[in-house]
Amino acid sequence: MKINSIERCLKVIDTLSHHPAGLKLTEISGHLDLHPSSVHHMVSTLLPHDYITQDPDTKKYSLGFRFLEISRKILDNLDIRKVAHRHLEVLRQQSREAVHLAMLRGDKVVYIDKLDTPSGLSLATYVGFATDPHAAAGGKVLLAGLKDEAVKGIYKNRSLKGYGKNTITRLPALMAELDKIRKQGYAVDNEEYYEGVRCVAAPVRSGGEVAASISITGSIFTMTQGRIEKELAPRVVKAADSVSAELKW
Amino acid sequence: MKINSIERCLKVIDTLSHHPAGLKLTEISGHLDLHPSSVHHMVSTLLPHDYITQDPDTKKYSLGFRFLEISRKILDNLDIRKVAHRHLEVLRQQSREAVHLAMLRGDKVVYIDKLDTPSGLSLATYVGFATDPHAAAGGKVLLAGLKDEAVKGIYKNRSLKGYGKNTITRLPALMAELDKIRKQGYAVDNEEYYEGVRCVAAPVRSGGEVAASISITGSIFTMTQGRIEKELAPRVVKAADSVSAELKW
DNA sequence: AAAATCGTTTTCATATTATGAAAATTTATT
DNA sequence: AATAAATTTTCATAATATGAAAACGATTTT
Repeated sequence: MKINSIERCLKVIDTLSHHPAGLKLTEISGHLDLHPSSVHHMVSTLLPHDYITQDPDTKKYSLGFRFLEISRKILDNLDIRKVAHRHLEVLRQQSREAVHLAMLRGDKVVYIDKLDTPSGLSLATYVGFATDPHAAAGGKVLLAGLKDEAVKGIYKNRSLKGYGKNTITRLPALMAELDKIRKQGYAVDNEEYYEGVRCVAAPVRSGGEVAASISITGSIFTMTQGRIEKELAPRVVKAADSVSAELKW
Repeated sequence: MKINSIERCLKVIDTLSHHPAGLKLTEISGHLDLHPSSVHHMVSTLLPHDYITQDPDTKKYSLGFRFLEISRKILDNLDIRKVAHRHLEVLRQQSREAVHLAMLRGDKVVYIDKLDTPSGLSLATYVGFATDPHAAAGGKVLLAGLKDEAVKGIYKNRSLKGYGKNTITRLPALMAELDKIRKQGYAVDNEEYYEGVRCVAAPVRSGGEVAASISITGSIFTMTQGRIEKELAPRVVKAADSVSAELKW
């Protein structure tokens, strides 16, 4: 069943989209054969959300910048994988480790791109693999991009399942960890998901918001804490920043 | 009087905009505490108009291309943007810094064009980004184009939120700053929005009124106070004047 | 493979609320 | 300054959005 008031509202938006110079209230109502006050109810609903704007002098309404905001997000997410792939290749070459690109999908972290180590040693992850975000560096970076309340919302009816020996299983500890990640700009996973595996990840931003994460994953023997700090973290941050920079019109 | 069903609908769109990978029906209804069938009514109204799309396999809903269509129209019809773009390119080349074009929409400053530094270092701004005008050079220039009463009107029921360490947070100080800007013809932002970032902006006039602002933004290391005064301010003023001259009215 | 569970979609009675007439207010014109 | 026109608000009522429930479909479990 369609909702009539929404359909009428879309008609108003459509009409405005055909009149770049803007229309006055009565002009809109005239075009659509609607009562002026009905149109007024609609525009005053849309106005505060920036879907339309009103010229204070002429009183004319035209489409607002909310559309630009939304469109940019759509576009960014269309080519984020494309843009990132090249950077993942470089990162894999530099680090000689496996690299992943992940996004938050509902309350799971989903890997949307993966490159194995040049040596061919393979991890159990795959493109499309979805898991709990709190247990992996790539997921923690994505959680760190959310507001605290949003994170708490995700774990409201769910416990923090343990995967590896160091998995963060208490919510307060997770919140503290996310704060740390926000400050240092990257996340580390020290045998939190797989035993014997470490991981470092950084956020890809799109329009200020964290849209994806890039991570480097490898064994605790090649990925020492020192190497992560000095070499890999800066590299993964740089790669993520480069992708962020490319995601623009 | 606001229309409730439209507000709910906007909430659905907003939720989807924060979930680029898409959400299933129950995920949307869960997020918003709405009945699944209510959400279904809404999405089936939006679907045929391409405001949202549904992945046939996963059943997930995400935002549709109608937004891109509308945005394209909005941008195409901003001829101030067309005219300015070429000048922004020159300015970017000359300054080797990021440049922005901004306009006042309601009580926010909105960025309608952006060019990153030739080096690729990126800022968190984007086309469509909206923020408080008092905290950025581009915004202050726009406020300076208003009458004092209009500025006071904007901040009547709102405090001057602090963003960076030097953000102007008191109204009298802002009014004094705007007077200074009116006299010198350009505005400077010295770590008022982002820490470590300076910015210089000049007004684009159309029919005598300030219609937009052009700004140069960069780190405090490359944008020294001396360089801003001697080199960048004259450059940004010149670029803005050129655009003003080209805008037919 | 069958059963059961979970998610989606449709239907429909009813309570909600969007609607538009009219009044009040603001803005433009004479 | 007076008048006209358009915008905005208010409010009673008719219209319809809402959500419960049922039907349908898909996916998972036994």
